[in-house]
Amino acid sequence: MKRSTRCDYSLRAVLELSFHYEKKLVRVSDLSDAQDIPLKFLEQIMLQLKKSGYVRSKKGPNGGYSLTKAPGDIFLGEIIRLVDDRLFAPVLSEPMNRLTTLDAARDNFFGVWAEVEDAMASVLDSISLADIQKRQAEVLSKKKLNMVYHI
Amino acid sequence: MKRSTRCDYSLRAVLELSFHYEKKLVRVSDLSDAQDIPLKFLEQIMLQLKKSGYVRSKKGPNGGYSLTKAPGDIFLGEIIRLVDDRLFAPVLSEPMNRLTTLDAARDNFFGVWAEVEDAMASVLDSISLADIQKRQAEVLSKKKLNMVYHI
DNA sequence: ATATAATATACTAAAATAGTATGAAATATA
DNA sequence: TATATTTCATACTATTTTAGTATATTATAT
Repeated sequence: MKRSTRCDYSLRAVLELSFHYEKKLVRVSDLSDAQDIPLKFLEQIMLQLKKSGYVRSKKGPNGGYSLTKAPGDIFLGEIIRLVDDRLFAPVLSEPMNRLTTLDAARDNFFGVWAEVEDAMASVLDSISLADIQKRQAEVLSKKKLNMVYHI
Repeated sequence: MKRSTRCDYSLRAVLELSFHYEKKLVRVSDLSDAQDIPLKFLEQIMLQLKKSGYVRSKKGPNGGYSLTKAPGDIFLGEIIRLVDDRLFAPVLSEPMNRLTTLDAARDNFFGVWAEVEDAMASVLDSISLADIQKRQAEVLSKKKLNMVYHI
């Protein structure tokens, strides 16, 4: 059970955008540089983010992307579901239809997977981009502290 | 984030073995039939399970596999970690060495992934094979009830 | 007009995963 | 002791998924 690089890239791109929230638009090439993400791959991701309304865009010179919501209102779970479809999916993505519910009896682990997904959701749906920013700030201040001790 | 079929197969194989705990050995071919798992694929999985001590085996006629521990003492998380390495791994599996911890500051999401893995662990390390058996029994009894109502 | 930057789509490459094939080693039983 | 049965070991192939690239179009600021 691995997360995809696409998932990592998406989150990092959106986080990078959040650093520039309420400022001017950010070019894909800048996001790509800042977060070390292959440009053309990121372009595709940005289109997907736009299609589902997380970012807006402007073409041409001084164009770029920006978030449509405040960093405090975008949660990691949303982005991951957008990009990866589910937080925790079965191998061949069975839609949650009647047939699979009937088959659930045969699948002895059916309920377990749901519990796992819920557990993941309880983490990922409670952490916003703003929270990540805060955490990052804390890590950095701790680092400074360490440096003082090490002088 | 998908679970692998190998993970599903492993759990189902071990569960099937748990149904025969304290009885005679079970052949791989029987496990394969009962759980509808490709035989040669399952053989490989069984070897891995043996190597790490979850099952014992006997070759030749009347040979087969059996669990080394009681179903109540084998938890899903153990099996999954064995088969998939981690409950929730990064894309390119970085070992948890000093370098990655230093890089953690750069990776703004580092802590998040750890939290997610913990959340998954709290589910998967608390459910044993015996628990799955119990759940299964409950599902079946509910089904019977439904059938009565439907007459 | 021109340069810039997003949009769209199709393609290729690489990696991971799933599954198969072949044969050797051990052992029960006749 | 011969035979059938079963695990053990390893190497291989095929499939699918994921990652990444290429090319060309559309919109817009200057």
